[in-house]
Amino acid sequence: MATSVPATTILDVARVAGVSRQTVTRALNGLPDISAATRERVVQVARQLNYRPNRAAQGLVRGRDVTIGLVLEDLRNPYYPELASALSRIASDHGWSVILCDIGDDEQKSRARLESMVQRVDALVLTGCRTETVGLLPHDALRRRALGIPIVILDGSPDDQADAVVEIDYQAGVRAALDHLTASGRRRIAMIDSSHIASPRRESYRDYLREHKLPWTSRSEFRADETHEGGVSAAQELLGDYPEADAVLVYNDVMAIGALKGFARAGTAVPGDIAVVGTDGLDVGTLVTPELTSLSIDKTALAQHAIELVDNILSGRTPAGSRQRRRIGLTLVVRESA
Amino acid sequence: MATSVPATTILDVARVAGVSRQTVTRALNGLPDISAATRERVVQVARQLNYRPNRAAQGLVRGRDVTIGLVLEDLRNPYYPELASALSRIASDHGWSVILCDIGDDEQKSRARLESMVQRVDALVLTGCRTETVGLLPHDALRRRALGIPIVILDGSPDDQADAVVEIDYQAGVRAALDHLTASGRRRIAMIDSSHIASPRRESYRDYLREHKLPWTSRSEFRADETHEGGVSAAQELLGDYPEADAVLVYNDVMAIGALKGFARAGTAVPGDIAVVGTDGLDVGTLVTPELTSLSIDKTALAQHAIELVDNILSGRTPAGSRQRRRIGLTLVVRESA
DNA sequence: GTGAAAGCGCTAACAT
DNA sequence: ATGTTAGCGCTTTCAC
Repeated sequence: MATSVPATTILDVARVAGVSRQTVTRALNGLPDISAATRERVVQVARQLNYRPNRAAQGLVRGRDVTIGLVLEDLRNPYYPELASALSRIASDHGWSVILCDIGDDEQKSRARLESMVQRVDALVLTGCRTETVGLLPHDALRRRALGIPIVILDGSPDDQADAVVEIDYQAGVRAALDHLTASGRRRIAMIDSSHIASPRRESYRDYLREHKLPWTSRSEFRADETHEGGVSAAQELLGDYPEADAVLVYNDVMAIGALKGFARAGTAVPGDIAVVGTDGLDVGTLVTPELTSLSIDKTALAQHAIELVDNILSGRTPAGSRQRRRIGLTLVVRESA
Repeated sequence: MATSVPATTILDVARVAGVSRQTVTRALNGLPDISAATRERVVQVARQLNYRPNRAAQGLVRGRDVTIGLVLEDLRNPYYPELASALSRIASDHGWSVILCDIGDDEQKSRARLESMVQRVDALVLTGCRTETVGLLPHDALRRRALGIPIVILDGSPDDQADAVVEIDYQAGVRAALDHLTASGRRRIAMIDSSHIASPRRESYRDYLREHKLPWTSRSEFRADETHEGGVSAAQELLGDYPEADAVLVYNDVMAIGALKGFARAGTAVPGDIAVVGTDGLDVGTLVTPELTSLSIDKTALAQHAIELVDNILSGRTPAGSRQRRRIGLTLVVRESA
């Protein structure tokens, strides 16, 4: 934030201490070629004046650094911290840093947050953001401005308006999950999907059931809020509408854990009465009882791709305007719930 | 990271496009007073040369901004995301940004990460970091350098080597938790503590038992790793060594959730056979069954304090060298486990 | 509509 | 041991 009163600069310190600006630099940065007495005096003055070095000026003279902005919906949703952790570590291995933008659900605040962040980063990584999020980005920074900062979308669709997109190949994953379920004798497999979007996961689920001639009715599918509570109530609904179900595939782990709770409340045994498979492969899946079997997304790989894609763009290795697209697969992590 | 090949600057663009640097600025920033044709040509050239504006230079001319570095042990531990989320939002309301530093457990990498981060922030907020973390901070940036960047420690002890510390008042919290347990008739109350440190929470626990003439033996206390697995095995131990226990207070929520799992595995009912109270008040406590009763830390308040403390220092409102100390209390959140 | 000049706050290189 | 000069890349005046 721009401070209204001009901040103390190195020249102020120099003036008050009665030395040159260079001497101040030497004193404050622990450089040699300065007497202990002078150093001490300068430090005192700096303290008194509450001098703080201006990072921009330092950065300008020291050379370029890269900062990427990670935009996500809500860090309290356990998917994001895993991703953020991976991204932050990998970025740091490249000597880059990551600024966090937890946009939250207040649209006005989201805009403001994005706007101020855009000023401070060299690239944007959006994850799990609803498509609208791109629309929230300040016009003048990304559209009016001829040269926008590069945008990478994680878990996006190939059509997304971004310089690069990492897609997640749910189809093969869903098949692996359903193979696992049928191999253990499950046949009446339900699905709890997001009520927000019609996920490709559901298409794959239907295809699989059809191909394998497994029972499917309109009552096989449930849609709920992408939250823990959504999962709880979906499980209750499922128990009412499709009581014969012996397995259920869930849109994400948070909902799946909710479903676990819903079943537990109803006295339905998991995996005894019904098997549950989540999606995301979150660590929290190991905290609950039974531990959640899940289609796991490799967040480290996702983060790795994000960094590479950004690097390609910033370095110019990828010609501007070329829309990079990548995909990563899912791995079925079998724990206790299925 | 400093790029080896000097990056394209606005002057390069100007030269190639055959205009002045001013015209380039105008073209690229969508300013008026430029013909459409010129703008177009400049934009083309900029694209071709893969021009990226230098943020440091922009920042220098635009004025100061504040970036704070949030240092934490592992974002995948669910306590940190809640804190990070709060901090990031509040910082953003101040127009500040937050750089994440997930130090991890590799000491060498931790050092490197901290070192590069220190160069880019105006203040450091450390949370849940073991005391050693401060020692990991690069000497030349914080010690050798006469004027260190301000450090705020969250959930620290008043003796910590920091410019500001927010303490958490566990004592009153522990009392509230134990009051709750005794009020519901529990008398043989165990405690699972961290094996890493001797927490003040344990002191308070002992004091309470003594004052209230509740049974206490050396078998009442267990120490375990501050992880989920630590909680699981502590619960097993407890069942073996102190089978009469009818309640247990746990060092943190992650361990408490582990204990829940340990009890579930042993067929011990919670809260029927034994009540469980965690510490932290994490959201994940609501995901498990039974939902975890916990001594909750208000992370928003914590973050708010952090920002204020940093602001005090940076603005000079707080004289340099004055060690600011604050405390916040805990709230018992009663859910199902006790 | 375009260009030239000045300066943001700092450090590195070269004086003295 | 200290001071002087130059310049990092950009935007904001102001002149043409």
